[in-house]
Amino acid sequence: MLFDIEPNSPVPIYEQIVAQVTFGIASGALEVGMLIPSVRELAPMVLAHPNTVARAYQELERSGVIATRRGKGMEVTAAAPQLCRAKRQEIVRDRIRLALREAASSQLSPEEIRKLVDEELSRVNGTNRSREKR
Amino acid sequence: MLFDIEPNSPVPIYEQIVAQVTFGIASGALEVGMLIPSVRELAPMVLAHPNTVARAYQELERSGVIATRRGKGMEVTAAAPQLCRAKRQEIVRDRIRLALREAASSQLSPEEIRKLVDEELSRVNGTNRSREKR
Amino acid sequence: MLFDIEPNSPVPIYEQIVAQVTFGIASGALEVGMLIPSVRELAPMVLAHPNTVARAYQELERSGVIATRRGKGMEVTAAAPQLCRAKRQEIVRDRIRLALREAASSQLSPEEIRKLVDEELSRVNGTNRSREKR
Amino acid sequence: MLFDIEPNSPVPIYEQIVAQVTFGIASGALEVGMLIPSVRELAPMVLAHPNTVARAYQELERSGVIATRRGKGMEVTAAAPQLCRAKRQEIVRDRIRLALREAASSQLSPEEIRKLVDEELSRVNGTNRSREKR
DNA sequence: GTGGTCTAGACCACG
DNA sequence: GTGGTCTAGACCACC
Repeated sequence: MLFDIEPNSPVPIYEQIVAQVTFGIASGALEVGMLIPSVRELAPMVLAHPNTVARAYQELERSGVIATRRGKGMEVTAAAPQLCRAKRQEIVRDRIRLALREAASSQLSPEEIRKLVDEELSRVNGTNRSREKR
Repeated sequence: MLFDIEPNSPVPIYEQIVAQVTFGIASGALEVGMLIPSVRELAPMVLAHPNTVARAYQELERSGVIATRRGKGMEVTAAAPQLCRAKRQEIVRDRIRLALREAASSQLSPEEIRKLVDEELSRVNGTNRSREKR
Repeated sequence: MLFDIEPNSPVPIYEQIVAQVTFGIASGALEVGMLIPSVRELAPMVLAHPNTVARAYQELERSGVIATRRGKGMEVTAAAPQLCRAKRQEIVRDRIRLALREAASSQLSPEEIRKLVDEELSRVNGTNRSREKR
Repeated sequence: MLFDIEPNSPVPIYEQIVAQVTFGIASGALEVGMLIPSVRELAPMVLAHPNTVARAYQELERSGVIATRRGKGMEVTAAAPQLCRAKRQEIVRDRIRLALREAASSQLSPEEIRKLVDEELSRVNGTNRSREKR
């Protein structure tokens, strides 16, 4: 399970962590009952402070997606996959919508926007493909 | 000239104002030599404090896009259109790229992402079209 | 009588005008009983707004250096030369003191400061000489 | 590291803070990688509001002299010493030049100006010496 | 009327 | 604890 964090995004890091865990559960990379990486394990992986990770986990726990197993760690709940699949769609769609609303407000023509979108879309797909090869 | 500000975006309001003015100059809605709305005029239009607007203007001045006419207001510089057209492309592209990178990291399939993008794209275009009809 | 105004100085323009008139009286360029340039005459000479000039004159009148001759203009008072010679010394000395205090706080060595001062001193003298030749 | 701020100067306090930090880096009092005083620490030291200090730091960050260490403070960048040594010279020279230009425009003779300068120069040097003795 | 500066204090994100 | 953002409102310089 990779965590793709964008430090220069205006989106707070703890929210990005929440999103990444949500994506992991939605995609099945993190399965029900599985222990997710501990705060101390994840912090260096995402180049963040342990407190920042802890805050993300706290939020995930509050929304019922993970639960504390005392002395063991945090575990993916049974209800998580369903919650996370819906949430994933919502997060991705919202972010895309905001970006496109801004693009529309820039007075670039629909054609230019479409061109930009296509360029970036093939770029991320390209990136994914090359990653899959490794 | 409309100012499209998203108060719930993680992007700071003053940066959104910077972007909107940049878009206005890039699109020609704000012309060289023209006085842009005063701090006190714009603040209620974007539902922000005059100081927040002033900070945005300060940043635009620093980048050479507008210049202070003492006692009169802020004027669009001759160099602004060129600077702003480049900057517009950069802002829009960056925002789209971030949204699509996140989408890619969500493990949604390229097809699903494309579908979401198309839905949102037609939605903003639709919004524009309906605006134009009014 | 020349008016040497520095628009990029942090010193307000109206204070610079006050200083320049003071200097003119101290040096004898503006004599007792002489009418000084009207607000409307001076404004374009110093590239300032008439109100700014008016404010400077108001301040000079308050300090007894010039007086209104109704229907004629502003006149240099009998008491002015003495007042202005003292004031000139004070203005010049204060400005030099502030600049040198800042230089001292920069941790440049006294030798370096002395060198900077000498360079600038010969520059302004050189400037004056070339002006005198015209 | 002392911060020498002149509240009655026409130079804005935040610019004076920028200058003082620049001087500190140029002189080596603030070293690369070192955390500079926090906004909340410096504010009472210079008798200014934390926001005024923050504005100065923001400007220093913009010019690449300091960088934010999230949650820790502001750090002197590797590029800073070179930038600041050049900037220091420029700041000091500009301020001296403006003071001497004004002196020249006062019609005081070069000899009188030189005398004033020497008096003030020995005064600040004297101040420094007496400080060093303490 | 304009923008520029400063003080003041709130809240947030992050460590 | 740190800096970043925002609101709020004062005063100033200039037009």
